[in-house]
Amino acid sequence: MSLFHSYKLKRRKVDALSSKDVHNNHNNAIQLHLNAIADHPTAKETAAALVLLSAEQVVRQKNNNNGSETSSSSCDECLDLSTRGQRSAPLLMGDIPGQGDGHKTMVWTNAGPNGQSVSNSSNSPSSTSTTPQPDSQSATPAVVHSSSLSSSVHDIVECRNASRVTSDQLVIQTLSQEMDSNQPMICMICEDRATGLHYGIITCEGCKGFFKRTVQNKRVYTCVADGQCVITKQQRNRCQYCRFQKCLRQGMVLAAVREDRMPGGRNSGAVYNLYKVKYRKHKKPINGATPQTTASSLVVVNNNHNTNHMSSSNAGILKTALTCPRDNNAYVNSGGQSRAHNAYALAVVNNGNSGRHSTPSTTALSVVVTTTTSSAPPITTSSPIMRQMNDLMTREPVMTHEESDQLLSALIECDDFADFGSLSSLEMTETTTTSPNATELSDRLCSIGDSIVYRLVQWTKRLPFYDQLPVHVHTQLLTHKWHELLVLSTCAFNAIQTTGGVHPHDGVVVGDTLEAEINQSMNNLAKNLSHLNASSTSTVISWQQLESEAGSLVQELCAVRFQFKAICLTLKEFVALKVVAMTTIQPTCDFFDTNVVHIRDKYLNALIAHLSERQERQQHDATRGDTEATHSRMTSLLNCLNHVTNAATLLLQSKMFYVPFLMNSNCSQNGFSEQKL
Amino acid sequence: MSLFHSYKLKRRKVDALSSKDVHNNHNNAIQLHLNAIADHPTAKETAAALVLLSAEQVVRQKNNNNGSETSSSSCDECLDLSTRGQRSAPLLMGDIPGQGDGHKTMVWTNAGPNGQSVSNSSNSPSSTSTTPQPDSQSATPAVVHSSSLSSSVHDIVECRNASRVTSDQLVIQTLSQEMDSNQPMICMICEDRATGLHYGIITCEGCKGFFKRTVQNKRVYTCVADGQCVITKQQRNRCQYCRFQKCLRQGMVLAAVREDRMPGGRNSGAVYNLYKVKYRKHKKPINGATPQTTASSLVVVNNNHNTNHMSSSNAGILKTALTCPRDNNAYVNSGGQSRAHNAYALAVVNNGNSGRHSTPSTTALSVVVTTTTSSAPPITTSSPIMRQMNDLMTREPVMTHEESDQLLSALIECDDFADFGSLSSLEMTETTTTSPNATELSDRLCSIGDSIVYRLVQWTKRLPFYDQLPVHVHTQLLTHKWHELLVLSTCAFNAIQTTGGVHPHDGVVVGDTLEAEINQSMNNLAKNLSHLNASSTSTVISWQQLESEAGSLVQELCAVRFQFKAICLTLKEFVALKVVAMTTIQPTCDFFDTNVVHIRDKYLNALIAHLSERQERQQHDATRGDTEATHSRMTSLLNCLNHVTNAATLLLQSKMFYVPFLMNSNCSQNGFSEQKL
DNA sequence: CCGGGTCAAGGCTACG
DNA sequence: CGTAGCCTTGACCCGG
Ligand SMILES: [Zn+2]
Ligand SMILES: [Zn+2]
Ligand SMILES: [Zn+2]
Ligand SMILES: [Zn+2]
Repeated sequence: MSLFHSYKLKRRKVDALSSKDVHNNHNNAIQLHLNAIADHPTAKETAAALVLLSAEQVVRQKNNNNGSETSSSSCDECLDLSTRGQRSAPLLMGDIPGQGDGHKTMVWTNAGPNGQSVSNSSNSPSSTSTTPQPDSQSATPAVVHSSSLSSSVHDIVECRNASRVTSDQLVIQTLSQEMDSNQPMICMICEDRATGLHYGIITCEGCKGFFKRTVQNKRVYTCVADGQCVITKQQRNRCQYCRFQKCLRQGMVLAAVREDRMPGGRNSGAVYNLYKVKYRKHKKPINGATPQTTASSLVVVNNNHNTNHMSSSNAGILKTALTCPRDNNAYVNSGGQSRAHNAYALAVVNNGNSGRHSTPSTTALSVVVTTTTSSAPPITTSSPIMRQMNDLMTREPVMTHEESDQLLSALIECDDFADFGSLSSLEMTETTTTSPNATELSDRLCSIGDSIVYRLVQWTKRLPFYDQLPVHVHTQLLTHKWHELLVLSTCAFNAIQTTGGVHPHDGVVVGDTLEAEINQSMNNLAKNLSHLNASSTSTVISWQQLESEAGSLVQELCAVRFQFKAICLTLKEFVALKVVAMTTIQPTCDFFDTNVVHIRDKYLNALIAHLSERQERQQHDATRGDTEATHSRMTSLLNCLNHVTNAATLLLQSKMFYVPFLMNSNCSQNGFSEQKL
Repeated sequence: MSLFHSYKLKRRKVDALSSKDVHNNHNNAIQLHLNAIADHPTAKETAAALVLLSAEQVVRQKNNNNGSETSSSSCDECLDLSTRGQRSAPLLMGDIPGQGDGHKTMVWTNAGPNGQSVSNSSNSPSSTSTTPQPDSQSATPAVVHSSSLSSSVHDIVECRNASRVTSDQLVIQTLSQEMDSNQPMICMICEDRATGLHYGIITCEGCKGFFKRTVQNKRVYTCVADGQCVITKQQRNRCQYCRFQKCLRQGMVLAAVREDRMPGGRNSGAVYNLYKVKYRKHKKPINGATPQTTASSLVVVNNNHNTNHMSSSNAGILKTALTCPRDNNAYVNSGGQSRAHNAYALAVVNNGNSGRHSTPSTTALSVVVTTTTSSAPPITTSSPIMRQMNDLMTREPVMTHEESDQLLSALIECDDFADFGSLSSLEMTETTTTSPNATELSDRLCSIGDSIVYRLVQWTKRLPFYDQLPVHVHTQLLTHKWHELLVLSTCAFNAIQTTGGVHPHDGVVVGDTLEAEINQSMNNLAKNLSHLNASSTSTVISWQQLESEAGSLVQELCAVRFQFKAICLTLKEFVALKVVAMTTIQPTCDFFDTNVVHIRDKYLNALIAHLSERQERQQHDATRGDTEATHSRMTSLLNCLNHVTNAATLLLQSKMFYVPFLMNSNCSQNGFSEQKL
């Protein structure tokens, strides 16, 4: 029974180890790559929010289109920031089992509610695993879940008795079983006897050491087969590539391998548990949607000290971006009994450096934010960017139309436009190193969070001006601008889908007025949240709660999107704005680089030239000067950018990073509802 | 290129885990050994006294025989009381790498500032890694003390500018910096960030745990180098031996590691403050040797509540025997500015259970003694031992000459006669677990203190009647009798060297009258003390000081030695007296064991039989009855024992445990003066 | 606050 | 040379 079979079909190893250009003291390519990813707070916080939701999701079975082909190509380009375009020379070890071996089954099966795969192929050669396991009900609770239940069976059972209590109990029992010392733990990679948690998951000593060596020595592997090698205790040494892929897939945390090699101690919980799920009681005086008078709200506490303004000196702490704290939540929180509760706060509380926020604020959905805001100031019409635009506009255009067209086309080329368009786009393609193709919702949500980071890094690496900036500057730019880029991308994508040439598909918000759009977006959000919480016994989150918590954010995001729609934002404008948004930095910031300003000026000029040319084309019969119309368009665009910045700041404060996705797309039509078989 | 290459070559693990005989709850062989050592107050107080001197010794650099092979052998014999004669099969971690495998280089190289083993042959195949590390030197002045200055470098610097002020200022700055709350505390062992007081000193979590594990598991380490390994945060894991040595040197208290492993609560302050060094002003009205009118005297304050009559309930408190609180003096005292002074009191003040003696008496060298006296009462001719001897003598001898000869020969066999004969004998052979091969004077002094305990334990273990007494009784006997055994051994050794067949060698006191001997002994003491203080800027200690402080003790010791010489003490008499001295206990003492009395009687009888036989041999022509002469000899011997007891009590009170060594031998001819390179 | 323990880090070193 | 079993380590937590 190859449980992890089709699962790893298209996984690619993205470690880029053969880099030769040294940008900092740690001159290894993969390190830079990892740093670049890790330094980005997106994954950390986005994953937090998403995982927050997924924590309430019981594992479900879903057979969606497994393994799209697009993922592999994106993986191939998943190089690090410093080795872009340079293919890594992989190391081979041992022979490679042929692809067309006996494992043909495409039935994708989960490995149990823990993500713990317990199928020793040698143990149970009997059935085709579709037989329901009676012992899952009859045996002693402690032992039941230690048996090798394939998750598909498990899920079927779950679906049959839809009682949350049952499934929750299953989860809890399984967790306790993992904790139970009577039953030996089983490695999530090779199904060998596990020795505990290693780098985030339960593994054996071998897989632990293998992962450590791979990361420490920056090994790069390749699979001589098709990357579907089965990893078992007996076969695990046959294909390093597939083994490491499985390690990443299962959620082993690269950042948990220490760069300083200092032994002992504990890694910061942020490495694994960026999004520790904590429960707290809260009073709900009015709300009658929840039957209980007191309901515990699920609050994700971010213990990271540097949430937004990351100190670039310690890049290691930022490696946490790659973590996929999926099941860690259940593992970390005290017992998991709160899973049975049905009122959930959606806020991510940052227990950052400004003190004791272990007791979050009184209302369930209010957010205690200690995160320093982004460097983008509240916009005014006299903002520096406006003045700068005016400066640029008043000058003679320094760029020809051809040049600008080339620049912007290159940007479009390197921009995966749908990157942040919707949850589905994030989910369907697998580009992250940690969570591709995950079938569990939690995995998929983690994958989304990772995708945000990953795609931003990828985008950065593909940028034409990538080589003109040091890696640390790129890291800083992403660190400080990720939220703006996220808001810009999501809103622009949706807007362009609606208004642009792209035909709108399901889930795209279409509305005539901003109020209607806000309403629809709130509906989307509520529906998606309720879908996400469908498996729980709780009813949907009350509208009041949602409105009070996310209302202003949704409004702001909708306003941005509406504005984009209103001005009929184009692709070229979008990509130019994206670069401009990222490169808009204060001269006082610590990573200020004149090259950043030059790049920004260049793309501002390109945008102006582009607008000017377009104006020229569209209005070649008009007598009115192009300059004025161009100036007006530029003002609109930059005004949109200011709105983006505002919304992004709000998003950062609210920490409900899923809102841009959930309000834009309809999860029920994006695979969220098909999961129940 | 393997940086840790030759380092691990000789790495030995001497964990003795294979003990099979269980005597108490802690059935580990080596553990008992350590307990037996630790329970003995000798090392504790002797080390204290010696360390008192060494506290004034600036650390010196010396390259004596580095890494002698005897250390490992002595370690092999470091058995515990319960596994006597049974060679411990040390559990070696892995096999012992042969000296002649592929790693031939004996150049010990650091592994880089991280202590990171970079022996990945693919990374840096270039150099042989003997390059010094520059980053350990370039630090801001504030960081100087926290930077990982190798102590050798540090010491060399100290030695070069002989100004005490310089070194003192260094110490003071370090101390004040540690006390300063603004500055994070710095581990006194490895200079890592400290987390508070642990086992008596400010340490980091790592050193805390290391010390705890070492003591708890009775680990025994060896240094593959010369015992001078630098302990820094990055390098602390390279040499466990040197790390533990530094722990002991810096004053970490073995007794603070609880044997019952009971967490929580607070250790009694007495555990830590056994040897608090306090400074007090004292007037020096006449003495002109010291330039200052007021000179502070360095007094070691013993806050232990049970100095002599140790409560056997808590044997852990005696574990401090292994502590070597050298630099602790400078640390504990308030500021350390007194180091700049040059008049040193040599007294150890016991602030014991009888109240507030925190302000010692007015004169510098007078001693406030609250220690309960030894169980030996002031001798009278009607002392119990005399009466018992009379009882034994009046009875018919219960032992044949052959039996007695066998018993006493066995005692001689198991007695390392020169154990306490001189400093050199203590120093030249290395048998302690903590301080072999030490090259610094302080280490050697600590080694002497440890040797006293260690050799007593060894002697006890070799005793023929060892198996007839429980371990705890042995511990108690040593606890209560160590000082007598010390005085007896030192005085008898010197006496037998002079009068017996042993030819007198250098340093042995030879004099015709007791006064002459006292004079010579005082001269020896003064000279040795001045030698010990040679590296300081202070002049030799004034004779007046010395005489008032140690005069009576020296007189008493000399009287004992003179008496031994007068009666021409023999080896057999000595070993018999040693056993008798140890086994002379009060019936009211809490560890009273009738077996002890039986043993004592047996050896008293053996002594009588031996004397009777000798009398018979020597005076076979005399008509006078052997009994009377034997009785007279016995009386003399027991009288000597009483003198020993008196002198030992005085020694215990004065706590100048080094006096027996320094007055008997000439340090300048025992290696003390060769240390200056 | 400082004892204790915990358990995932890294290290070491056979083994193939 | 990589693997993996075993060991040491230390940041974190608990408890009196
Ligand atoms: Zn495994
Ligand atoms: Zn493979
Ligand atoms: Zn330390
Ligand atoms: Zn060493």
